[in-house]
Amino acid sequence: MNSTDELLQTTSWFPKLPAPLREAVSNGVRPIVVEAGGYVCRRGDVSQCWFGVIDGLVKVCNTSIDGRLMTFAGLPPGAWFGEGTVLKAERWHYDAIALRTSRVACLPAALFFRMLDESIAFTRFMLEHVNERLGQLMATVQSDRLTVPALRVANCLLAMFNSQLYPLGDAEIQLTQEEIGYLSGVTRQKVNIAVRQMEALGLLNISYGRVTVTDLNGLRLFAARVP
DNA sequence: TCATTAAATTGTT
DNA sequence: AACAATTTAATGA
Repeated sequence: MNSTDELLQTTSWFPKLPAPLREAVSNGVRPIVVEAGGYVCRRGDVSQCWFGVIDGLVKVCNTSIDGRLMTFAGLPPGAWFGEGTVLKAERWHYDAIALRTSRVACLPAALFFRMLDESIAFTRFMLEHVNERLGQLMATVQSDRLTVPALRVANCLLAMFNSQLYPLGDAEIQLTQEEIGYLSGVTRQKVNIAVRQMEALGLLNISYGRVTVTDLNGLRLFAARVP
């Protein structure tokens, strides 16, 4: 994907906006380029925009006092994020960092609120979007409390490919096994065993610093397996 | 472009 | 948690 317009066209809500608002959004969205390792937004910043990933991969994470990474979500192209912070006009609780050089569309908060006020289609999208997030959170809580490490890792990887939240996601994640560990609450050693087990099952390929899912449906079945 | 070195990541204990 | 092996990235000839 290479433009904000293209990104907007992939959404369910943009084509349904009233014409004047569509025009305003089209003109008001500004794309930014974030180099690999750069910040889309930082914890503590006042939220100004709702973000949509055009290209690349962005992770939402925190760095703890001792320097450890805690990743909450990976955001592939097509993902929109930050609505929670915009809605509450708060400061960011997390960092958003580009894992690869990425382009991100910034939609100013004023336009975001105007869409909520003026478009039922957008409001409905937002309701479904938040509902999907909640569903994913529930799946993660359940997975974390009930299942063995390998299934938690599988769930964590699946979360990256949620087609509802991230309609355009490809099958590659640039995350180290260490980061997957922090993301799924499993030690690096267990992650290592889990990903190699899944590779042996033909569900994914692992290479230096990245995981490529080759059988998404197979991974779903694997994650749903009763321990 | 290639070789050397440092840093990051992985595999193992 | 610690260690060794491997891979990548950076550096300079």
